[in-house]
Amino acid sequence: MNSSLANTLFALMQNYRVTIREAINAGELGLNAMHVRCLHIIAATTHCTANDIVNQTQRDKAQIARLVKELITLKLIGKDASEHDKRCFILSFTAEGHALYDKLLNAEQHVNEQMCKNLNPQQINDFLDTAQKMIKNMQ
Amino acid sequence: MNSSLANTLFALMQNYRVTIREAINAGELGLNAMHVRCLHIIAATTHCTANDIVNQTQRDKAQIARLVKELITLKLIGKDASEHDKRCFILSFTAEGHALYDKLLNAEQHVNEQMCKNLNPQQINDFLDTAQKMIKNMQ
DNA sequence: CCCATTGGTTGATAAAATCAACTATAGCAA
DNA sequence: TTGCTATAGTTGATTTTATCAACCAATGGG
Repeated sequence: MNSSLANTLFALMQNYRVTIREAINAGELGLNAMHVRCLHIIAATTHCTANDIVNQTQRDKAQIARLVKELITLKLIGKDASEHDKRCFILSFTAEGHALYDKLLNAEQHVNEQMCKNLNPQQINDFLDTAQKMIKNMQ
Repeated sequence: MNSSLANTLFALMQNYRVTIREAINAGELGLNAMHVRCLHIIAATTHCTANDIVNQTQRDKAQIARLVKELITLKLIGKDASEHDKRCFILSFTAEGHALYDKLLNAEQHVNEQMCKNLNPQQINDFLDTAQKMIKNMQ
């Protein structure tokens, strides 16, 4: 069936979204999947700026600006003017942000384990590898 | 990195969404990804009802009702009262619907080919297989 | 110094998803 | 039969997400 790839992608994404939302939203504040992505990027990027998030997520910068604003309102992150470039603000975790991020990693790992149970590392790697190739193919 | 699975899923989905939208929206009417899913389900399901679409997509029935309404407005499908159950309407393609669906399959195949170029059938099967297992794991 | 570019913010709007209430039919059971 | 509950579908209201366009301030090259 021609559409099984599309269907599978949709179903997987839909399930993942719901599961991660339950795992995270459950206890914590009103964070959605995009907030979570932002937090990951901030955690992984040294001197992270809003623009870094835009580039890594490929989303509209307006959307990112608003997500960042929300994260600041939630006191999970803060922004400080960059010394080198006054247009930039460097985003970083607050203490609360760090604490929440740890919980987040935990919840995520839980979901990952659930999602990958009965799959071996080889299968997971192959999966990621193929997905990456598909992504490249579409760019 | 813990989040690479999540990131990959997001990126893949995002790319797919954009690519398929371009491939389809380009020439045709204003169909989005969910319209397309509906058409697929209608095509694949004998005596398809709105409820079949709800079950297969796991979306809110209100959303499906509106998508179906739009497809009817576009004269791509029609609905006829079921003889067995007066609550149900059976959805089916109009002539135009059939014609468009053929074009759609074509466009999709194009996207699929693009997405799967430099992947062999084995890899694609493995990918689908793993994705299906992940979906099951999350239900 | 000028100007095109870049990082970021905001308002407006579109598109997608969700919730709740409601109608009409179905089907079971007392 | 009547009464009750469940199912299929529709609609209105609202929320969430995403996108577009205009804008400001700072940058950096010519």
